[in-house]
Amino acid sequence: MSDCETCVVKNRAICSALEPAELAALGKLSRKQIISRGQTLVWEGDESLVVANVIKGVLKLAVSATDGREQIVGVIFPSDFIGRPFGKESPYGVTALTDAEVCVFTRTAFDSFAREHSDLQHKLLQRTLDELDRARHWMMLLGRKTASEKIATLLIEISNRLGNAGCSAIAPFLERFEMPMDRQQMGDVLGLTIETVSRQMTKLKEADIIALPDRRTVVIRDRKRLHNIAFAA
Amino acid sequence: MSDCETCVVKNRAICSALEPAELAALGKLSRKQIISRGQTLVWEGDESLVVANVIKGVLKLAVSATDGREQIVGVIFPSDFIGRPFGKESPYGVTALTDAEVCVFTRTAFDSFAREHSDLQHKLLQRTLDELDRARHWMMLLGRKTASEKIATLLIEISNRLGNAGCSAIAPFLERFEMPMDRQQMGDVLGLTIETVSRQMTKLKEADIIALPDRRTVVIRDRKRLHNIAFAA
DNA sequence: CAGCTTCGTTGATCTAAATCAATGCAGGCA
DNA sequence: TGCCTGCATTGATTTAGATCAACGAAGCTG
Repeated sequence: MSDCETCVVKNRAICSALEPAELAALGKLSRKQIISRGQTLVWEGDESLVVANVIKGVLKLAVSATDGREQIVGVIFPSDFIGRPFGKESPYGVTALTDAEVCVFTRTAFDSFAREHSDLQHKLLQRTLDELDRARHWMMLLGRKTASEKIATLLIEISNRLGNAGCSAIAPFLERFEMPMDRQQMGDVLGLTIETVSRQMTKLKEADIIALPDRRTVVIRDRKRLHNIAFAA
Repeated sequence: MSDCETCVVKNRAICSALEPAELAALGKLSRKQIISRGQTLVWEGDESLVVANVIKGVLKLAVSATDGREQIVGVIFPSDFIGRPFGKESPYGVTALTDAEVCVFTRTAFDSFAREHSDLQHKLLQRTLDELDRARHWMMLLGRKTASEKIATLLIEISNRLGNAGCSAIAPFLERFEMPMDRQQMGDVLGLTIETVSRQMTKLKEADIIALPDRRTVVIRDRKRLHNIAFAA
């Protein structure tokens, strides 16, 4: 079981819907789990046995074809919820992009708890609706945007999500951050190859829109121009 | 208000979660609305004023860029739910692909009803989770599939959805159906141009995998081969 | 039924991004 | 200190699909 009182995401995760007594009850059903970069928590197509809240780290949701082509269909940050509650198999794999820490429930235990706590279910519905909106806007990116628009959009999105994840109302986004994924994974999110990702990144660097102090860190030097590229404004 | 008792989708729409008395109460909040092909029910970015159940017809959810590029992010069939409950603006436009009939609620009225009826909310959650899975698999298509895989997948998907929509447990899918969209709209679903859609369709026709008796109707003559193309098996 | 208009097909050409192929470069390890 | 090993970058070439441009066929309308 987990100690929910001291949990760093308790105010942002779906748990925030619960009263202290309920929270304690839910906490008894959970256990903390450490996952290291590259490790996969759930395999695509497997029976959906667990759901979880992310406490720390970044994870990917991925779908792959028989021939190995992969598409990352979601990137999961702290306080986000993972898993497919209410039956069925997991329609995508979940694997850690960075070392991570999650708060895991067995799906069946979580399901019955959620059925009895309609505030929790409401929060879950809101989150799922938000995820659906995000997924659908990403469909626009995948279907209709050019490589440079895709890269610019990704950089803005990651900087925003990492900024908010820090919980600070102060920093809505970050001008300097660590990419939680390598070039191949960026390609898998954007529907591009590693070479195209690399070329677009150096193009942005040469235009002085971003700086790349090392392979993982990104500095946004001109957010406005980056935004214009991302949204063809 | 609508007469839910005689509604053709009452067993498949989210309303099926409700007891007769509750159903009657919900019915009082709704009104039937006829929409003709091409008419748009909700504009992208507008405040989310209504939600609805689809009774008849097919509608699209679309996101567009400032320069007119459009991506269809969802295709909605009878018994499906439309709209963004619980606040915010509508993140995509909803417009009819065929003449349609919907059962409309003002969003605020629906929201408060749903908050008091946790079975309804549960059903809505299940549906939203299913939609999210569908959207994410479509992301795989948009990001990683070739034009011929895309077309084959679309034909299978539409034939399945139209088959189930007919409510008949008899026909899981249809071997002959009317495409509820034109070539441009097929392109907008798949992230392709109209010309590429057309060429891929004639390629499938020439390989005797499908027949095209007229511009709207499709006959699947070799589902197995079509499936192999769609899923690179 | 002639003349629009809308939609789909087909062909020629172009180009963005994929693919193929080195090369560079930092960190770990002997 | 020098050699792997795993990424990332860069360059050359190819190609799937876009773009540009007719053309054809079906449905309306006066």
